[in-house]
Amino acid sequence: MTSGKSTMPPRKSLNHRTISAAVAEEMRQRILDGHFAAGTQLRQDALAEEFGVSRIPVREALMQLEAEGLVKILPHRGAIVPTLSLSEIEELFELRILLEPRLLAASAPRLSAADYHALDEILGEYSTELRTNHIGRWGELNTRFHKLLYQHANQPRTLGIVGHLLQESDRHTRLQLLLTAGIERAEIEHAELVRLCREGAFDKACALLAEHIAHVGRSLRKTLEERGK
Amino acid sequence: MTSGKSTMPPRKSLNHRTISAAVAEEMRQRILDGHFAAGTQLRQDALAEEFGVSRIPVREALMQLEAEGLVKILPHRGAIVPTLSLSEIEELFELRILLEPRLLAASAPRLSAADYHALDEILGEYSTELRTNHIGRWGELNTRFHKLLYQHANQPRTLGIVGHLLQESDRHTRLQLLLTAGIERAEIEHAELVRLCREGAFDKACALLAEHIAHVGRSLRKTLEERGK
DNA sequence: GACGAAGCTCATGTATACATAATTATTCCG
DNA sequence: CGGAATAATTATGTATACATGAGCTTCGTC
Repeated sequence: MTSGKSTMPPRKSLNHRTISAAVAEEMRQRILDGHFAAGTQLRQDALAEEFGVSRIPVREALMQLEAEGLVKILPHRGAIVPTLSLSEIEELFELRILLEPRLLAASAPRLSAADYHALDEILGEYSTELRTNHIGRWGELNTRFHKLLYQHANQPRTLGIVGHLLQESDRHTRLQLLLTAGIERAEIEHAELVRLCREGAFDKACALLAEHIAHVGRSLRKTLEERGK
Repeated sequence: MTSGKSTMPPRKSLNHRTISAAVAEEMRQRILDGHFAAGTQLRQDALAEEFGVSRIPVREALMQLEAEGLVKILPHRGAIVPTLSLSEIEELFELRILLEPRLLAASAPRLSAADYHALDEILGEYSTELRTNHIGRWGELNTRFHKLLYQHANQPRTLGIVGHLLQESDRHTRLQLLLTAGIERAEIEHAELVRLCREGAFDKACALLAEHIAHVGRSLRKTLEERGK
């Protein structure tokens, strides 16, 4: 009935019950931060030594991350942070456009005053980060923002899928944000999204959300195509 | 570019490269077969002894299955085959209705003669199994049938998600099939689906597919509601 | 007699050590 | 001198052994 436990990425600075989970969280953070860039090979031994644990929890963390799509494990050949092709990124955004407006439609009418307060807080942090040109936390904030909007949809499976899609798309959008004014537009659209929900204009909010995701996707695609040449 | 490797359930009787993968496959089979019914607790030690391996590959197999949604792991409390609530099952089918027709629309125009031959073969096995009242392989055949239809969609991420959804819905549909004539209707609709694709009536095929999934979902829901009383 | 706490038992979680497969380097042959 | 087969190296995969935490039984107290 509650939201998923196994795939709950944004929890941080919380002492986990297992070392595996703690290692998984740290590694996930690093991948989303860009500390572990796409294409990086992750060697179990090095990670184990760095974290001061054995290789077992590292292996389990890698498997967890593979389930989330953040790493790819080749049997007997180790794990790498996968590079997504253009078509795979497009698929990512198409899925988001398909799924997220549905979640919002189901969830938005149930958002409480406390939820809106939390959303405003995230928007605030958002602009603070923006001013300091410190985009390290952008992905985390973006994912939290979107998942907060959808939390009352009562569709845990979809929410889990979307959570992973958000992680992945954030990871690939991060670079692009540095190069363009995309982050400012996203900020404006996020605020507008909250406003529409508050006013009860749920249909318009869903439409804006779809357009918002589509725009980020197009923008990212264009950037990647430029760099690919 | 190719279909996913890490989450490729239907492969069987193939000597895997790792024991973990082999154990995962065997356990997946048993869960889908109903050998491990919903609610069953899976103890690592017992499984390890039964398979003649240590607990490490068993643990990794369990994590793999958790990523597929076939088991749920509670930290320090072991793994169980989860029981899905009515609303979760409904969500499952809604997602399938949303995603599968899109895959079919993208894939159907690219189906080759060899693909149709393979589809016919599955339909043949299908009716053979039906006559012998031997529904053990039904889930496997159903998943293979659907994934075969979608294989040329070039949407690996979606295909992976749908693969998991198919597994889950097969697992819960299996019991229901025994009690109703659902399996015969499914057989007819599957054959019709292939016919429409062959004739190039892709839109009609997609519409039928959506209706097919929706019907199975409604039927399953009705059965579960009856049993719940 | 019932409720609560402390100790026990067992399953899971983690570390260490060994086996195996893949990559790289080396050597031998053409 | 070049290529292919083979041996050495390295990282992953698995087994064994130990640590930890959860659930349960039992004992004590109210």
